[in-house]
Amino acid sequence: MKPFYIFNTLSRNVEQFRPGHPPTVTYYSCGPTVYLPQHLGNMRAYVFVDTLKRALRFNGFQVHHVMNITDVGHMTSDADGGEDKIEKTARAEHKTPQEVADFYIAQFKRDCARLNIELPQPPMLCRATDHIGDMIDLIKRILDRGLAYVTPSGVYFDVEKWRGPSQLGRLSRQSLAEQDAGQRLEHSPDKKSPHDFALWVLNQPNHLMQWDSPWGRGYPGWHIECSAMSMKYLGPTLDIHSGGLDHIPVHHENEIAQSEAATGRPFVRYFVHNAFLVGMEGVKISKSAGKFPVLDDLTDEGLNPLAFRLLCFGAKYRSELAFSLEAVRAAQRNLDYLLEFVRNLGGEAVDTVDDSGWVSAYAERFHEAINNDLNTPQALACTLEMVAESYRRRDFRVWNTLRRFDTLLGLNLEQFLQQTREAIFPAEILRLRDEREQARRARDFDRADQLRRELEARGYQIRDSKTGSVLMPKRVAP
RNA sequence: GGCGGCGUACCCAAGUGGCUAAGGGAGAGGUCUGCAAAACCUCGAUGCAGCGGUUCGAAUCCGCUCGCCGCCUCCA
Repeated sequence: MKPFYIFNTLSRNVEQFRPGHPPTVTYYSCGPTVYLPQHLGNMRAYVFVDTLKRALRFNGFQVHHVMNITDVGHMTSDADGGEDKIEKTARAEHKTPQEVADFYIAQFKRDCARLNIELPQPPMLCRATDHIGDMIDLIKRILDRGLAYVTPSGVYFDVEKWRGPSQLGRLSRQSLAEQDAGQRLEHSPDKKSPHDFALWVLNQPNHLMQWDSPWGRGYPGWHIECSAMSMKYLGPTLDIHSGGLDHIPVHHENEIAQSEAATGRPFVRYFVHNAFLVGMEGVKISKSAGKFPVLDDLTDEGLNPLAFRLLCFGAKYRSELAFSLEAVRAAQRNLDYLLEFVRNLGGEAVDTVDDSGWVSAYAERFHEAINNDLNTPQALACTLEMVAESYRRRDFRVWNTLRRFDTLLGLNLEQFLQQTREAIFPAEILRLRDEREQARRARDFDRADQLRRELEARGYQIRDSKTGSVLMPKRVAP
């Protein structure tokens, strides 16, 4: 078994991955906040989560994955620090917060499905509002240990008491004193230290979403949901916790603090953070200025959602990826190339033959790339090169390896192969095909070309070869 | 003010001390083809923002300069 290496933000190093209880891996990833559509930058993060999960399985691990859905905004303590975003949307759209959340959750799930991102099943895909009780219990435990205190404006985590100030900042490598230098917000006078953060917020009567608690009516603080839900389903110590780079300095720092304060045990073994999708400003597909593109913008352009998935593989998860329509189109070309190859396999008895010997070198390379901190660009290059060599050799005995690659890439190649084999064309289309064949045989090429254009207008493509004409749906998915 | 990151061909991007700097897109030429498509072949950075340094050897390490960005406040 090959060792799997991953960059751990805790050590700022690529480390060999060793879960606490192999082959089980407990994995918690930060999920969506559902008051707006998830834009493509968000979706890149979920493609990354999915890829990490697949990579772990590729290596024989059994992944227990939990993802949260934040359906309550996390406001901190500032009196006028802002409105809960879900509530804001709810007011704007004249809906209840629940309705807003449900709407965007459905959209999120749909987009994930289109990108072939496998989400956990409930309860492992968990909503914050379903776990208020768990959060309250966790806060109680922190209070019992004397590491939090109750004030009129809320329950705060006591950073000073928790093993001293130097502990906070471990992830961001920024001491509290350094953070102070640029403080821009006013702090609640109830806080003992400006770094203390809210576990439970009280006396904010304007908020629509409120729950009873031992300390009074209010709502949970910003970070507590992740601690409560992750530990509820996965235990006090997680093997992996992932999220966006932006979460390092505050959210994850505080999560560590409050979780370890409650349990006295290490919270996370491997923190993994993904970089952003950037360069969206110049992209014309934005429906309005300042609005980030969403998956629908790509499908509107006739692009396959899986092309976006493939685009994500073009850069390492820890590198920013410059987004543009041109880049997605390039990815679409790669996707077409692979699908075309699979289509060509359709006629062969690919499932029943062993792969050729030369293929194993690619399998080796692929696995190594993946295990090297998820080097998807190299894994992708390896895949494309293998296909090219297959064409060159006219030796198509590579399907078992390719399909194995696809358990990682998630491009649905197997499903595509089945569809290709089972493709059923409407009688009308077959009639046009036959008519065109007759025209070709009669060397009436004007008529043949006209019929081809007609087929294309109906979404079908025809390709001539020595062995005959092949009919197929146009490749770009709607 | 602090912390962190980035700058590799027209575009996306891997590579972080040592074979000819992956791969893809776009482009050029060619093979095949009634046409088209697909596929295949060939070409493409003597150079990795700039300057200096360390080293037998650097895109890769160090320093400075220029440019860009993220975070410290909701944010993947």
